[in-house]
Amino acid sequence: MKSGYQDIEQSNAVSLSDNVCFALYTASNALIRAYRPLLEQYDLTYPQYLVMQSLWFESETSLTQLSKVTRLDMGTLTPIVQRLELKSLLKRCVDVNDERKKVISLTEEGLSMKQDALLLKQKLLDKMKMSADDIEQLRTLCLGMLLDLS
Amino acid sequence: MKSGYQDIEQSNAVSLSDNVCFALYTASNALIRAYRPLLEQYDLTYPQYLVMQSLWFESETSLTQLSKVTRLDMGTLTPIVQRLELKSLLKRCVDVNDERKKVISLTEEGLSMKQDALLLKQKLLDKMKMSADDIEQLRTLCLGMLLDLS
DNA sequence: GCAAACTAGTTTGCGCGCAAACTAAAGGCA
DNA sequence: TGCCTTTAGTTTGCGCGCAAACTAGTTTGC
Repeated sequence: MKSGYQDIEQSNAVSLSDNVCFALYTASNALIRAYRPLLEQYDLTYPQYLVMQSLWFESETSLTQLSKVTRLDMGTLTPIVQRLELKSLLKRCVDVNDERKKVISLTEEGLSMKQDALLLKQKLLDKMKMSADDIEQLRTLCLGMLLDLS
Repeated sequence: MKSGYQDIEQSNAVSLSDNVCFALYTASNALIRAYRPLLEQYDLTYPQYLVMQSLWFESETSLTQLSKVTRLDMGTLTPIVQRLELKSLLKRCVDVNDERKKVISLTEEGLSMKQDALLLKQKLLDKMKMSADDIEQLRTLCLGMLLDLS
């Protein structure tokens, strides 16, 4: 009787840690906090780093495409991309075929960070005791939940 | 050769989803977004709901204690608790033994939400196809990573 | 060919999340 | 007692995250 077990287990939580949502929320905050000092040398926040990674993978894109890839709202992305433009890491041009669109592309400076900055993830993982298998499983479960919720 | 495998796998990510951090960050955002419509009827945000849950588990506490339990910064908590006080869900009194401290406690109104609002989690989980085992494992792995990072 | 519907992106408003600076009470300790 | 350090909580500043309202191109349907 799986559902019976589920009821007992999940309605009698006695601490916040008994909730998946809290665990996920807190781990995510902690991970971004852990990234902060590493990203500081590149003067990037984690969401900005996400956008940069998207561009390192696909060097020319649109805001809408970026929104799909990063799963961030357009209203969230606009100011992030604007800040990256101010730092001269990318440029935004109007698309000649569709003047509503913006072509977002890396500058030389933005591209030059790629090699170094992509290693940050490994640097962070190296600090953790968690096994590679557990990390991989965590990643998979998160993506599964994401699929479930969207 | 685990570490060799690790190197190959983790430095050659070709999409954002290949990163644990992105998966965690995105799943957490999605989960909080999914909570939003459920919490709307109680006029609570997710972080506010976290504080309320803490108080339902432990009806009288201090800001410092709340910060430990929720793992949120004091600078984050102060305005959250202030907003909950404005909504008359809790009250803050100066501790008579230590005038730096505030005694934070539920009002009648705050307590009366407990039964209903604690069921929200189940309501959310019911909408997901993910198995109870997977959810439990996700929770455990998140707490493991949290421990690793703190 | 043109109004209506749609799409791409921006702006606004609000609530976090957190570092850093600050206020003020409490606890050592000479 | 007076001074120094520690602790509890608040404030400020900045960057998200996102809903909602808005602007301005583009496509559709008649």
